[in-house]
Amino acid sequence: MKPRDENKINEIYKATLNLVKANGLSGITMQMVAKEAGIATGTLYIYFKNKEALINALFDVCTRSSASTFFSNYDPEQPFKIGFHTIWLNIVQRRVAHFNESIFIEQCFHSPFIDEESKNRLRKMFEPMLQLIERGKTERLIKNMDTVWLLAFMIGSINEIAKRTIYYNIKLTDEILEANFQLCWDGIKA
Amino acid sequence: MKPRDENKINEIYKATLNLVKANGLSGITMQMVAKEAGIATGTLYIYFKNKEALINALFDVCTRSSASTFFSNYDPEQPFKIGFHTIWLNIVQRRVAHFNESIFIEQCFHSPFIDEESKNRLRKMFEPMLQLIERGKTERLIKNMDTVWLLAFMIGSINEIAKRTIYYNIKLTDEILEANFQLCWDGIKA
DNA sequence: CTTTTAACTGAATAATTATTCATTTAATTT
DNA sequence: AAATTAAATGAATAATTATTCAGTTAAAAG
Repeated sequence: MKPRDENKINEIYKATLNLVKANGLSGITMQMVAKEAGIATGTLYIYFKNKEALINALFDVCTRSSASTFFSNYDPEQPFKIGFHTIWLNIVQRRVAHFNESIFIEQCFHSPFIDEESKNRLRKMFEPMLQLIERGKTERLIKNMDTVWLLAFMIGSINEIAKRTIYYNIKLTDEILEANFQLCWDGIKA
Repeated sequence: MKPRDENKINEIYKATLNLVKANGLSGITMQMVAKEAGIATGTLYIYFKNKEALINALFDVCTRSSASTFFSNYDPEQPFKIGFHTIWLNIVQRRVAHFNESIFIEQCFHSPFIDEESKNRLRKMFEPMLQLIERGKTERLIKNMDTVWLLAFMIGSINEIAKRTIYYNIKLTDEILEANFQLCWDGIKA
């Protein structure tokens, strides 16, 4: 028997992300995805039951892989600010390096394809971040505000940094990154 | 002759915004829009040439009306911080009160319906804000950073405040608003 | 090297959705 | 109050897009 070319799944994912970035979730068809991935439309259906399954699987892959990079190199033993900085930087860099993915996740959040459960799974992935913020409050290093706002503040500004970096085609130097981190830090610090 | 019911256009707009919030731009059909607006599908085509025209017209209306509220009560003669606070509050409140609209604009930004020119028009609407930021830098009240980042910081965090307010069904009290403003202000201040 | 089996193809079909149009309704004019 | 005209309707049609499937190809097993 002929085995599946498992790499093909990645090609399909890549194609979908590229097309969604360019045309939105509303602007893609299975034919476009197949063509962009360099395969026949029928082949798509060997790997995915239907369009909804493709979108859901990709959403799952995107959230898992991005969440895992968010906390790479993060050591909870380190001082609070070091940990916060590590995660902040990880998220910014992931959002910029995988901008397609960021837009895809954003669009999926308001789409009929993704169910509440998957959305909640995504929210859960920020768990370690929530704990870090609680710790920062306990250590009196950051403002004593409801965590939801501290997180919104951090994530919101990061999202917008990524968008502008890509839209205006800016090269993110260490200097720019540090200056942006400073904005966030000065905001949350006690 | 029978005159057009000009209010119908607003019904169509409202219906579209509600449906896009619930299902995304990819999840709406002209039949759904008509039904939600309480009219026949054919009637939609009396008011809009086609789907693309509807989306474009709505995008235009949304950007214009939201931009105008952003700068209401804003008096450039007032001290910098007052002006900044006014605009900050205007944007947050608009985003929350017209959450549909915010999601629609966000989704349109990555869709084949909206052309580059319309996107640029939207960017231009923040012009008064850019000027205010320049002024803040001149007066040495805020950090001397490229305006693109200061604006990203402000807008990004506002967007996320609005999303969480709606998703978690939070009542935005003056206290919460002020605490969130403080986060932003502490971030940008010199 | 033949057989087997599953991947792969892309045109054909099914399903969905945009758009039209013959007909009906209701405001205005005369 | 009859005539006129454009709005409104919604089923019918056109266009698009998802999905299938009969036929083809290529890897693995024997």
